[in-house]
Amino acid sequence: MLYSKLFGKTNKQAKEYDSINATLLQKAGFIDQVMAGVYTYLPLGNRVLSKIENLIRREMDKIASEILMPAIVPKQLWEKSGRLETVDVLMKTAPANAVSKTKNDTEYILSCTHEEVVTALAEKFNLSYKDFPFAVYQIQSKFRNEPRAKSGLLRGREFRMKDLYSFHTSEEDLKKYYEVVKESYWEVFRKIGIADETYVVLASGGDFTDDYSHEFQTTCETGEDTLFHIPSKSLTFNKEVAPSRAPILSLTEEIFPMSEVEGKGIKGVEALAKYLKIPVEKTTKTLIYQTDKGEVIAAAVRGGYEVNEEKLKKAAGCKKLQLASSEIVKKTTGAEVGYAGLLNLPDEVKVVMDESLNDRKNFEMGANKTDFHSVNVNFGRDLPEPEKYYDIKTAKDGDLYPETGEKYQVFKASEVGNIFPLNTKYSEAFNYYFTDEKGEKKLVYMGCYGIGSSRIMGVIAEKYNDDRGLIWPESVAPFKVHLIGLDLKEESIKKHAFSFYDLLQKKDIEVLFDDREDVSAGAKFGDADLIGIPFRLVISKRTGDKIEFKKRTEKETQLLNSEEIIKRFT
RNA sequence: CGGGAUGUAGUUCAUCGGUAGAACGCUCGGUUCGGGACCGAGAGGUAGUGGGUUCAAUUCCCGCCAUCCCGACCA
Repeated sequence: MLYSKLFGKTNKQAKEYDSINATLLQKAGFIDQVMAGVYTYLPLGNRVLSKIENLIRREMDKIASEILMPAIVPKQLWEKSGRLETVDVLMKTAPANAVSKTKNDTEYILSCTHEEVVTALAEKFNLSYKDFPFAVYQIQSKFRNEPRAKSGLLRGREFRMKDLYSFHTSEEDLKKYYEVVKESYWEVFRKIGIADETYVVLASGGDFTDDYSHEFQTTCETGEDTLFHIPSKSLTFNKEVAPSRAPILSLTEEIFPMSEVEGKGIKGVEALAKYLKIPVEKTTKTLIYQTDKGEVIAAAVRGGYEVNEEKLKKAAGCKKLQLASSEIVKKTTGAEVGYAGLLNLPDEVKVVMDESLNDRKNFEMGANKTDFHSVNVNFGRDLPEPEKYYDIKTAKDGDLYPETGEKYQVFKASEVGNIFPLNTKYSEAFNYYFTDEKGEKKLVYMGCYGIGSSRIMGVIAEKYNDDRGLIWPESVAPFKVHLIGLDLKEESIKKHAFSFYDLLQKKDIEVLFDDREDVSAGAKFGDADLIGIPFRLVISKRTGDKIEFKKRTEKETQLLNSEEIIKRFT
């Protein structure tokens, strides 16, 4: 490719964004923003995206068949699964022109994932046990109405994804294939070059499953997920599900008499701790919840922690819960919201205490009296020890893994892939049965598996760069070499450069040739560094009949002849 | 969805109650040519949008839209 013919240009004064990928990919001319979270992939960006997707495709073809489903689909499919109601990022088309004579104002769903379509599809063809197992995948643009698109390609409203769906006659077979996909994903990440910094992470199954799901997370400062890692067990949890034990506090102090302190209008543990002149760890956060069963729950965690509602649901044995209304809080505690504690609660209130409350003395707690806090509360004397402590807090940096007592390693990451056992969720919704050997009808087991190809492009940009620009791994670089021609107004040099360019192409070495004649050397070098192609070659009057060779990651250059160069790339 | 900010040339920004200016980019001419050169000339704007205040609004006020940032959310 001749640089002079390449659509798109570098723009070194383009805006700086919060994320490196948004800034550099736009400065270097890989993408162009059309609206928040929606981008055009320019030739350079499109080539990277294609490379990533082709690497994915090559691995997926070993375990599934590629298909292409539509992006717009009828609402009925989503009504059938019930997700029309539950997926709040779902986008739909709306009639743009209501006065058209041939108006068709039916609304369609802009797909964010394809469980519905693929289940309905499979049901048309594969109904005999002999057809199973099978799997199909596609690589396609997806739509999600993110409340807040951000960080360039890391969180878009239209993005690229590979999604794979598998179908099985039993849960065991699904589990077997699940492991096959896991290994296949590892191979993809190895090929792309991010496997070393990628973790399989236990995460919430969300709507899809009550079990953990598995996410593939690549370490990345700009990433939105926080991982809790235990090296000795090779275990990694997403923050949303990480089991946690709070670090132990010192217990050497003597016990003081309990009293009530007025703290009018003081909200939040930070302000309270400051007001009472006690460490935050000595405060107690008590939240009043109501459950789907009509129960009222008082959930308490050590100050500085947040209540994790998923964990609380499990501890309380309920499917749904929400923060209680201010009326219920008042009825339950006798105080306005903000002064709840565990002292003197009505008997019918179910108390769930986090283990972080355990090893404390002389702690604070809401007094269940508007504007008042109890201080120097102690278990045994003022408050009975619970039969059981739970883990209902969101883990934070410094916490321990309860099973081994080890301190978690905590780091940020971005989710590049995920796999869910769907089991029979969708086959039930769609009445998708197969007939087994005995002629009996049974529900199909399904799994779904995604890789975010455009997000991977963003993550790579985020991880591989320096103060001069991008540094693409060879596997996904838009071109393998960046050939720079200087002094091209001199006929002999121009000839040399073009014939070497032809030779590279003949040898199938992907080359971007900066053939611009009216651009200074410095500008060309700057562009090459910004674009980040792994190898730079220079032909100029200074190189004579040889060619200068330099890696993007290194400073040193070498003068080589064309055979030596070709050898390096074949 | 809550909080904050912004919207002016292709881009990044400046300016101002009396209808706009720089830098970069672009075009032409010339000099340069190994780390983002220089000189000269030139093209390019209904100031996001709708309303209000005013003799006069790009400027002040309000609504809407859009973008960015923080937070909530994230099947």
